Amino acid sequence: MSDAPSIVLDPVIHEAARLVIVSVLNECGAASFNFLLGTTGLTRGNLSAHMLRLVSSGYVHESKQIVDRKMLTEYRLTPVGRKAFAKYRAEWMRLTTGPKEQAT
Amino acid sequence: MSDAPSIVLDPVIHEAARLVIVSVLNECGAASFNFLLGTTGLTRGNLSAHMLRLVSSGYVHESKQIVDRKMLTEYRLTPVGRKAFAKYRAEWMRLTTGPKEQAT
DNA sequence: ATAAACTTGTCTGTGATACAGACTTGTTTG
DNA sequence: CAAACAAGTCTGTATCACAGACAAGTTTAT
Repeated sequence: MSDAPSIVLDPVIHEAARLVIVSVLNECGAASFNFLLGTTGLTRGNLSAHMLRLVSSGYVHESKQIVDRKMLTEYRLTPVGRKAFAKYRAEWMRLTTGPKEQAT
Repeated sequence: MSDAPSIVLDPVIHEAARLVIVSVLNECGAASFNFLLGTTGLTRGNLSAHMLRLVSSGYVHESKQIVDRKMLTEYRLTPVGRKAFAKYRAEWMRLTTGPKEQAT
């Protein structure tokens, strides 16, 4: 007696590149576009697209400022994003280290 | 001083459906095609394709037998697969709970 | 002022691939 | 022989990650 769809990992977070990004934001609090460029190794266009997806999913907040007379785009997790990441991690753990039932 | 590609999660294992499959095999030792059908919720064709990929990646061993006068295809992780899964988990952990360096 | 550099972003094309569902083959059972 | 079950194969579709070209705004150098 049991069967869940089982595949419930938030695709927005699960994708490898975004998983890196979200993890960094979760640890560092905030990170700039250029910093993320380095940590991910993505191209600019590509990173931009990933950030757009995270922002429009409501997981990340974007702030544009001028620092040192230069444009600076900074990102940080929203409360929703933080919660989603926590849920994703919990689901991942449950999945990869679930109870050992007998398979047929 | 530091920058690794950062995105090093084995794509064969990271994909959500296959992550479920590999996790199940890791816990249960062996599982049949029909059992995996239920736990994943995939269609037969789809599951077949995923299993093919896991088998041809050398992560899963496939055995076809006749049980109760019916065809039975069983899968289990190979030593290579088990090792790859362990590595994947280690990488995932490192990634999602890495050291808190200062971001720019 | 014009050019060069920096930061970010948009757009396009391409390749990979996950997925549903139809059809196929082989075996067993009524 | 027909119906049912197991396991695939095949096709078409949609998504999506990615590289790289180009655009736009700001700042610094000449």
